[in-house]
Amino acid sequence: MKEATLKEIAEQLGISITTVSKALKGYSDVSLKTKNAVISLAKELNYTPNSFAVNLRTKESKTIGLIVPEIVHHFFSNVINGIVAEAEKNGYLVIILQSNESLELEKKQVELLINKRVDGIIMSLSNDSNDDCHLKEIVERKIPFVQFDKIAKLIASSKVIINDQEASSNATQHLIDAGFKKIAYIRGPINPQNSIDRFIGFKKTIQANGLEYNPGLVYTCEQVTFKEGVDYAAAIINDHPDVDAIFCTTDLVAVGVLSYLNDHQITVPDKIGLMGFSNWFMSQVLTPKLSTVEQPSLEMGIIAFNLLLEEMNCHKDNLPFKPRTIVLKTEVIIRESTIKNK
Amino acid sequence: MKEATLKEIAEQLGISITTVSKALKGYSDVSLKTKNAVISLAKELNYTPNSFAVNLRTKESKTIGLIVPEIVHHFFSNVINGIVAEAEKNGYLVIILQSNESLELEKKQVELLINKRVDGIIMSLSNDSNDDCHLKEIVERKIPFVQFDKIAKLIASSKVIINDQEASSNATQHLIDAGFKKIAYIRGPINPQNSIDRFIGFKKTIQANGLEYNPGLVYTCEQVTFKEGVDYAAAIINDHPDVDAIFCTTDLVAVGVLSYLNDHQITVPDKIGLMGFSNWFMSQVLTPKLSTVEQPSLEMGIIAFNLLLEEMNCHKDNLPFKPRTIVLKTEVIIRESTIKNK
DNA sequence: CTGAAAGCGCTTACAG
DNA sequence: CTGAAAGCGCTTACAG
Repeated sequence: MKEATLKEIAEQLGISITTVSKALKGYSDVSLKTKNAVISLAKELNYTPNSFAVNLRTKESKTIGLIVPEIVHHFFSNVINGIVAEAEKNGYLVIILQSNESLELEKKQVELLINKRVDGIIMSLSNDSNDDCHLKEIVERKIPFVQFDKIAKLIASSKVIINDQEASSNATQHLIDAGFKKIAYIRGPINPQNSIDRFIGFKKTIQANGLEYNPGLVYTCEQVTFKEGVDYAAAIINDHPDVDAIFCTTDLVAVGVLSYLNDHQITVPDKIGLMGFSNWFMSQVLTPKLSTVEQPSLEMGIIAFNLLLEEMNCHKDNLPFKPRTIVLKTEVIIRESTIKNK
Repeated sequence: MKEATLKEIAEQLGISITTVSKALKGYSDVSLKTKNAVISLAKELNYTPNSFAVNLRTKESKTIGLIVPEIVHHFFSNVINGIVAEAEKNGYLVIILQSNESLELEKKQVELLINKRVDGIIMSLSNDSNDDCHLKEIVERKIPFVQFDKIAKLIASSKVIINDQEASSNATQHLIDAGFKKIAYIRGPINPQNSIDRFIGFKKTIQANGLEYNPGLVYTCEQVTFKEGVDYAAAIINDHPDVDAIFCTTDLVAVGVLSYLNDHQITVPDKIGLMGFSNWFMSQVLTPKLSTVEQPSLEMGIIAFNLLLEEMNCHKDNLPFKPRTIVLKTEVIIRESTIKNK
């Protein structure tokens, strides 16, 4: 079956391509008779406009690019879900790329998306990203651009984030209020802004409560994996037998810690309290159930797309657009792992 | 910054567009001198070919479409990961759509992808899909097409699946060998082929072992959610207090069951054995650890893309392509939830 | 080794 | 109300 074109319809109907195009696009200056004839033949021939030609003419592809560090990840997969659904509602398709937490891949992927001429880009930086010339290029090329979660502060784009410092501080305060005194912290990697902020929130709150801040109780993840949680739990138990709680930069790591503690009959929370961050689905089904911080993810995706949409619309009409930063609410979720039984 | 074009380069160098194009594409019939001049000016102007124009000329977009029922899903997110990574390696980008287990949405999305003129489509059907005219349309339009996991058997496309019947049978046999006698089964929805096959594997194996097959012990999920697991666990405990094991069509449901049993102090596996399917990440960190069936997901994505690639290459060269079905290996993973302590 | 020309399939400003 | 024409930016068969 050959693809129908405007030309074919025009020839069969003995009218011009122009008129066919107008009829199909609902222009008012076409007689009803012509219009109906065109529409019915188009349907019969199973006509669908050639999007390649439309893209070339209109200079837009109704496609956006999305780069995330990881796809198999409770938080990111929810954001993806939000973006993809919201985009579809608004007539946009989404190309997904995974940077695998590698700056090098991330840069290549930005190039790919620029070359693809997507109408806009949404991204969350890899843990590796300590350089932003690829982000600057997006901005310089005036491609609509939204960052979320792991962002480069200094890049002039819209952003959707949470207040990581405050969220982490609230969680730490909860631990202290629950009676924990010697709290170890497993932090995220050195680069990401949110990992830095969560650490600051922890440290400040420890100090604000008059507890001793001991850098030796801070462990730094490089990969932010389950396994690192397991390994650091072993290290903490070994190095600091008197630690009475562990706060992790994200649930996946906390789950690793819990797994180690459970396997070694170290009771949570009575011997050691445990706090995660991000409220991954599995947190609520562990034994004991994991206290954590709820971080909106689906919502973050929806908002990120809508910010991008605004900017794409301005871009199309050559209107100026002022990037905005939206900070979403978080909430400490108190479950069994931080409430002592005795 | 205006986008550079071939025309611009040609004008600045005082040569023809044709030659510029050839130089940039490494054709051999261009003098080295011209070639170098073109390449260096192209670099200087930050030239990247306009993909819209290239698409229109070459009639391919180096983009494929992927439709999955759910993105936030351990199995599917792993498949997505495999497809996206493998596609990128081979110079293809992936547009992702989520059918939300709705046939109606799925049909719309197939239309979207066809109109977008993607070079190929990979999909796993929604639970709702009991109609395949949209799939037939893909085949009729000769768009390269691969189905995975939840497939329409009768559609002539390549497929990547597991042997669900056998896998389910092996898991059931393990339960029986482990000493469980009255086994309830929480099955998947009516439509999906894999949900039917898993059920058949269960039923056949119960009968083959001389146990009584009792349809009253079979519960059918509609949504395949955590909550259904919780609710059916309650129903089973209430309706059949003598059930000594529960086998679930997928881990998420088993986790719901476990959550209910744990909350009600019903010991797993001593009072009730529990078996999942699919080996979601969290299965290994639950208490007790969940026995399940390992189902390759990343690998499934990689293979699905490569099948599609083969077909796309044949399609481009107008060669015939014969769809293939690839069946991947599964393995019963025995953990704590099916090994009695006494 | 180089280039003029056709054409991919559409949209739109303009003329009648 | 209709249509001829230009043009989006590229690729490629063909001529020289």
